[in-house]
Amino acid sequence: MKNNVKLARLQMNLTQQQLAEKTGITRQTISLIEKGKYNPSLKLCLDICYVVNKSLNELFWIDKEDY
Amino acid sequence: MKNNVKLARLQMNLTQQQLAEKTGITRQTISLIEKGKYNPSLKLCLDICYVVNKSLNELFWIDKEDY
DNA sequence: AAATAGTGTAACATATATTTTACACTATTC
DNA sequence: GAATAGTGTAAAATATATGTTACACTATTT
Repeated sequence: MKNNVKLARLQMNLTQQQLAEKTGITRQTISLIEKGKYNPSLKLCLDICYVVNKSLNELFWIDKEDY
Repeated sequence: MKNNVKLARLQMNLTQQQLAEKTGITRQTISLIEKGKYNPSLKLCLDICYVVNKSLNELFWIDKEDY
């Protein structure tokens, strides 16, 4: 479950801890999402999108071929 | 959890049952997603996107204000 | 009026996401 | 070299998504 969360977070100059607080998600969960080890819920995806000012496509889209 | 799955499905002339078969998701789950009663996983969202040829943004984006 | 297609939904079981708590590891700083 | 910040991750508990089975309802068709 590859994504661009880490890149977007760094662009916002946020630590995992800070992103966790702003999203209401656990730091551990964010770490796992960034490492691609999770299949997050749409709600979590949107929560992250809002904080880092990116769209679902920008953060979570995966081309069919790479899926 | 509002979305545009039903619209996209009808545009493809698919019944819930047919979409279920093509995505490998249960018809019941698709029904609940369409009714906005679920918080689907990213994987399910992508599975649906691929079948109806729409992006995550097109099917599942929700503006922060409407969230 | 029975039969069928399409959909909504409820109950229960199961899988899995998410949290909680905790520890390890690598820099960096004092 | 202790202290701290940032991150990865493991185990257990909990919440919730998803599947399974089943039934109800409407509309359409025969």
